[in-house]
Amino acid sequence: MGRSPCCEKAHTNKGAWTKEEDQRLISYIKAHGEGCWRSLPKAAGLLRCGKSCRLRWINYLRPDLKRGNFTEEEDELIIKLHSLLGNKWSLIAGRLPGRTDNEIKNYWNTHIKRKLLNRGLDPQTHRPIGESSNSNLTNSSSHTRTQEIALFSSESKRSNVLDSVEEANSSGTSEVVEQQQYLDLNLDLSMSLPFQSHPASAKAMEPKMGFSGVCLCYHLGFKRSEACRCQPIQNACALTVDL
DNA sequence: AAATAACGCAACCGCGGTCTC
DNA sequence: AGAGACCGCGGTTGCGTTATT
Repeated sequence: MGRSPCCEKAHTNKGAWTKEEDQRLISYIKAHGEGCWRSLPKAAGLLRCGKSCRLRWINYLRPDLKRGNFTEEEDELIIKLHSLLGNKWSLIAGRLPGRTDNEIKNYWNTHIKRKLLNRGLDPQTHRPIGESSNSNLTNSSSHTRTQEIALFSSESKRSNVLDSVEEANSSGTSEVVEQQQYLDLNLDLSMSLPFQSHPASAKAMEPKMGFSGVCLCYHLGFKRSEACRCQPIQNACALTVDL
C-alpha cells in the first residue's frame, strides 16, 4: 500500500528552527496542548511538517527538559539500561526524567561508547572486548536480551520475565546471575506531565479520563486491560499521576 | 591567522505499529 | 478484514563549533 507524505513537502521549511517558529509552536501548544501533529503546523501558522514540530517540541522546547551535562549517576544508569534494553532509546529515556531519547542516543554515541571502550568493554554486548568473539556465548546472551526486550516493550507482563528467569535458573546457565541483576533494576516509570504547569490543558483532559489522574502504564508496554488495574478503580494504579 | 579535522547535536528520513473507518 | 492515516522510534545526515596543525 502506498503511503501519502505526512505533509506538503513543497511548502514546508526545513533545517534549523528560528526563534519565531519556536515561539509560535510553544504558544500554540501552551494554548491547545499536544496532539494531532499533522494539523498543528497549519493551525499554529507554521510552515513545517507535523513530524518536525513534534520532534522540535519533544527534543528541545518541552518545559520539563533538564538539559545540561549528564551526571555520573545518569551515565551509569544509561549503561545499565542499555545493557538490558539495547538501543531502545525511548525506553531508556523513560527512566531518565527530563532527558529525551534523541539526547540519550547522541550522548551514547559520542561519550558513553568511548567510556565503555576505555573500560575494555564492548558497547554493544557490554562484555569484555574479545570475549564477544565466542559465538555461543554471544548468541545466548543476545537471545536472552532480545527476549527481555520483547517482554518489556511488547504486551507481556513482568511476571513473564520472572518466569523466564526461573526457567533459566532451573537450566543452571551462567546467565542467571546477570538476569537477576537486571531484575534488581527498578523499571517502574515515574513521569511528570509536561503540562502540569498549565491548568487549562490539564482540565481539558479531565472529561476524557473521567478522573484527575493519567495512567502511564501503556508507556511500559502494558495495555490498560492487562497489567494495569487502575481503570475500574480510581487512582489505584501506582503509575497514576495526580494533576 | 588560516586551514582542516574532529566532535557534538539538532533535525531529517524511512519504517513499523496502531488506530479508525 | 483490510486500506489508509497517523504517530513514534531508531538510524543517519548535515551543519555549526571547537581543537589541532
